[in-house]
Formats: sequence, structure tokens, C-alpha cells
Amino acid sequence: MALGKDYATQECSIARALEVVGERWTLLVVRDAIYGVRRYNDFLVHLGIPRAVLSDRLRTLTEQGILEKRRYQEAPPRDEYVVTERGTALWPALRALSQWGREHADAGRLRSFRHADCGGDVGPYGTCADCGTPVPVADVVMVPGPELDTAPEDPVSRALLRPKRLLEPLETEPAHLAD
Amino acid sequence: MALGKDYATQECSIARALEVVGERWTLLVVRDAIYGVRRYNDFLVHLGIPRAVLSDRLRTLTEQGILEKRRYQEAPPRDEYVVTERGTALWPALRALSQWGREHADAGRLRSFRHADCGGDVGPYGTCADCGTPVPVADVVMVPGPELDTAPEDPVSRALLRPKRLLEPLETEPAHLAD
DNA sequence: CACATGGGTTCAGTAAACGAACCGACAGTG
DNA sequence: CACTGTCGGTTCGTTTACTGAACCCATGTG
Repeated sequence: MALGKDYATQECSIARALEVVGERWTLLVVRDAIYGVRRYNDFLVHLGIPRAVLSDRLRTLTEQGILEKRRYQEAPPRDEYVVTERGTALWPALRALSQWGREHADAGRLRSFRHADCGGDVGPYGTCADCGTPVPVADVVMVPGPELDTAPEDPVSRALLRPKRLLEPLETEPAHLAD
Repeated sequence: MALGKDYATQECSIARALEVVGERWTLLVVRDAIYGVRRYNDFLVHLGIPRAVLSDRLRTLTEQGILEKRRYQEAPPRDEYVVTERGTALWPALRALSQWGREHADAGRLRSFRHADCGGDVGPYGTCADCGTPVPVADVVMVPGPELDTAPEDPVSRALLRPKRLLEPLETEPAHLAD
């Protein structure tokens, strides 16, 4: 991880995982990638992260095979960062953290997760509260809660005011349409 | 969290959770607490963490209600840090991270988790692979895997070479018995 | 041509982590 | 009583990381 000392001495798969995704901002970048954010600028404005740190995290996550950088247009050259299977495999951990946050750090509910097939809530074990089946990340729909800012600054937050199926690319308005 | 900038602008329960437990070392302290580590020195030698950082994390986690500091002997005064319900509620997140680590960052298996009642593996959704029921943290037994160091330096790692039921206090040998 | 956009890099200042040293209260040993 | 060791810390100088602002470059647009 760095800082002179890493967790390498730890014989523990939690430590190994945190060695990869435990740095500041890293899990939030992965979260956004799973939410469908793909472009540098969208990560930037949504996270409010310093550019140098974002560049570093995107590079590291790409090297780790959690994101994949790919050119989606040639002129001008533009790349996007798409979450890989290795990255989506972090979804259960993010979902569990989100659950804990809802129960122990939030006042109200900010967003919740629903099973796309039947509309049931995704329960504490990642299974659908209605139909009982485990919900894969691609079948999760994130729906906004009552405590969200209704007119956020950044276009990513605005796009996330509508229900959003995870993994699908997020469509943000071009900047010149901003109020 | 600090560093001048926190995640406070994030309307997201993952960010709220990471605001509390996202700092370096914090989740490993919670992990150890769930494994049954309770004493300052045991955290210290098992984690290999700088003392100042450990003191800070224990204080912060206590303030957050994730650990509870309590006096267990008067002369000399000795305190222990016991994980609270709020702390054990982080178990699903830790288990999911562990799962990811096993699949994507480990070579072999270091430790695994079993359902105490029936001996079945705790599966990817936190349910027992044998009997199918969700396994609460108190019913999890951690068993050592083949890749562990068989003669580790610190007494905590030595104690964890035997199967260990989570949450129960860990019994470490007194230092003068070390080889 | 001027200006905006996307995707970065560079750099100085600040905050955090590191590791070694130190400390106080007590217990056990000789 | 002195000596040694344990436990649970604090202090402090050094190294590393994060932050925020400025800058850069290629391209497209009015």
C-alpha cells in the first residue's frame, strides 16, 4: 500500500484485499465505476477528489485489473474506465459497507438497492427480500431516497436522482447545459 | 476523516461508513477485535502498527461506539477493548472483503470460516453452504488454512493457528513462555 | 482566431503515518 | 531494596501521502 509499511506481513485475506483497495478514495472510485461512471471528469466532479489522486487511483486500479481503460473515440482521443469482473466482485463488500452506513452512520436513507426483476429490497445478505434469491450486481437498481439533495451541483449526482441500474454506463448531460 | 478534506459532501452511505472506518489500519483493528483480540499489546504485535496510530484508532473506535474500553483488573490498572454490537455489524463487510481477497489477492487459502453448528463453509452471501441459513458472527469458527506460517513470531498469530470461534476472547500465552 | 473541453501533470504546503525513544505504574525475583 | 520486565501508553523527528491551485496539450466550436 505504501507509507513505508504495508500490510504484507499480515497473513490475512482481508489485509490482502485492503492492500489493493484500502487507500483513501479507492473504494469510492470503485463504487462510482459500479454505478456506471466511466469518464475521468465524471469521477472528478462527483467525488470532489484532487486530480493527482484520481489519476493515481485510476492507474493503480487499472494495473490491478479492477478497471479497464479503453479508447472510445479517436479524435480527440478519449478513454473511459470500465469496471471489470474483478471490480464488480467488490460489490458485496461495498453493499455491506453501505448497509452498515445506513444503519449506523446515516440519519435517513440516502439511496437503496432493489432487485430489478421483482422490485424487492436487497436485504442484508445480498438476497432479495421478496423473492429470496441472491441478487447479482447487474440486477441491482439503485433508487434515490428522500434525503438526497434535489438539485446537486454536479451532473453525475443529477443523473443519479433517477433510478439507475448498476454497471450500465451513466449518461451525464454535457457541461454547457448546466444551469 | 481528516486530511483537510473529508467525504462529507458525499451523499452516500458507503462514504459515511468509510468516514468512520476507512482510515488506514482501522478495519484491521476491527477485524482483530472480532477475532477476539482485546488488549493493546495483542493488537500491537499482531498488526505491527505504530503505537501512536494504534492509540489513535482505539480512541476513535471507542468514541464511535465500535469498541468499548473497560477495566478488567485494578492493580495494575488494565483495560481491554471489546467489540460492540455496532462493531460486529461490520462483520458482513469484512467477510465480503475477505472473500474478495481469497479470490483475487491470495494465492492459496489462508483461513476460512465455518458454521459452528454444522461445520459447513460460510458461502459468498454469508450463508452456510451446507444448511443454507445465514450465519451470525457469533456462530462463525475461523479455521487456519494450509498456507499459514506454522511458527509465527507473535503470540496472537500463534493462538490463531487453532480453530477459533469469533467474538470469544483470545487467550494468548504470557510473554515469558515465548521460545 | 478565441475559447471551451477532456484528461491529464507539476508543485508547494499540509496532514498523517512511521519508528524509535521515553515514561509511569506495578509485579516478580534475588 | 534494587533490578528487571510488562503493559499501556506519549513524544518527537522523519518520511510519505493528500490537497488545491496552476499549468499543459490536443482537439473541437463559434
